[in-house]
Amino acid sequence: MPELPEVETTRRGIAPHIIARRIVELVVRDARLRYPIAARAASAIAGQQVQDVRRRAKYLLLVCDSGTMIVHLGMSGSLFVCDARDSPQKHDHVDLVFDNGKCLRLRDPRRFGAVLWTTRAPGDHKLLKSLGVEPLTAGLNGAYLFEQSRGRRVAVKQFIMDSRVVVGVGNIYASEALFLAGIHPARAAGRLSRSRYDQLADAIRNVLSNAIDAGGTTLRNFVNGEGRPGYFRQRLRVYQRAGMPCDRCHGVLRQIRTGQRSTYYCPQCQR
DNA sequence: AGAGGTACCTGGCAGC
DNA sequence: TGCTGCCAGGTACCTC
Repeated sequence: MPELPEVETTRRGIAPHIIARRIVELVVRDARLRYPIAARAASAIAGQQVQDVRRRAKYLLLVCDSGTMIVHLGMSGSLFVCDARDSPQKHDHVDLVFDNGKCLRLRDPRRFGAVLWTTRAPGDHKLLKSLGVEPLTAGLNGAYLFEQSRGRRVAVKQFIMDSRVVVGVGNIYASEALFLAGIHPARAAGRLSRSRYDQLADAIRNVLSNAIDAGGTTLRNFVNGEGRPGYFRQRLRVYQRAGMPCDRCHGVLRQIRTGQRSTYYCPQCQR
C-alpha cells in the first residue's frame, strides 16, 4: 500500500515509540526481501540506539549511533510496533527488538521491501544518491519541473513518477494530481507550458499533503495496536473510478495504460 | 541520454 | 470447489 503519504504516516507513528530506544536484536525470519538481508547487518544493528527516524522519498531511515538502517516497504510492506512476544503472522519477516520488550515488525507479503544497513551518510547510499526533489519542499515548483521536462517525450504521468525528477509520486497520486491540474496523463512531458507545470507542482503538493492528513487519522490503530494496516479514507477522484462520473463535469472517467501502469483520468477535464 | 520492457513475489478476484 | 489468468500502491536493471 505504501505511497509517500503512508510512509510519512508510518514514520510519524513509529518515531515516538523507538527514538532513544536501544536495539537488542534484529530477528530475521525470512531474509529474502528485494535484497537479501545481510547477516552482518544483524550483528551491526544489535546494541545500537535509535537517534532519529527520517524519510527520504519512500525510504525510512532509522539513524543510529554508528550507522543507519534503511527500510523500504515495497508494494505490500507495513511496519508496526508490537510486543516482541506477540506471535508473528505468515508474512512478518523481520523484528527490530528493543530494550523495553517492544519491537518494530515488518510485514511484507510480496517481499519487494528492503532492510539495509549503512555506516556512511545515507544520502550517499547507492539507492538514495540519484533521487530527485522531495515533493513537500520548495524544491518542487513549476520552474524546476519545466526545466527538467524539456526535451522529454515520455508521458507526463511517467515523468512525475520518475524518482530522479521528483520522489514519492506513486501510481495513485500521479493520476490524482494530473486530474487536479487538468492535464491529460498521456501528454508529452516536454510539450507542456511553464504555467501548467506551476499548476502541476501545486497539485502534487496538495494531493500528497491531504493524503498525509487522512493517513494520520486512519493509521493510528495500525501503529499503536494490533498491526492491521488501515485504509486511506482519502477521497480519490479518478483512481480506480473508470466508468464512473467525474465529480467536476459529470462526464465518464476513463482508464488507459501508460508505461505498463493503470492510469485514470477525465477526458473532458484533462487536456 | 532517454525510452521501453522485464524482473522480483504473493494474494485476491473474476470467470469458467 | 477448484483451476486459470489477470491485476495490484515500487523500482532496479537491462537493452536498444
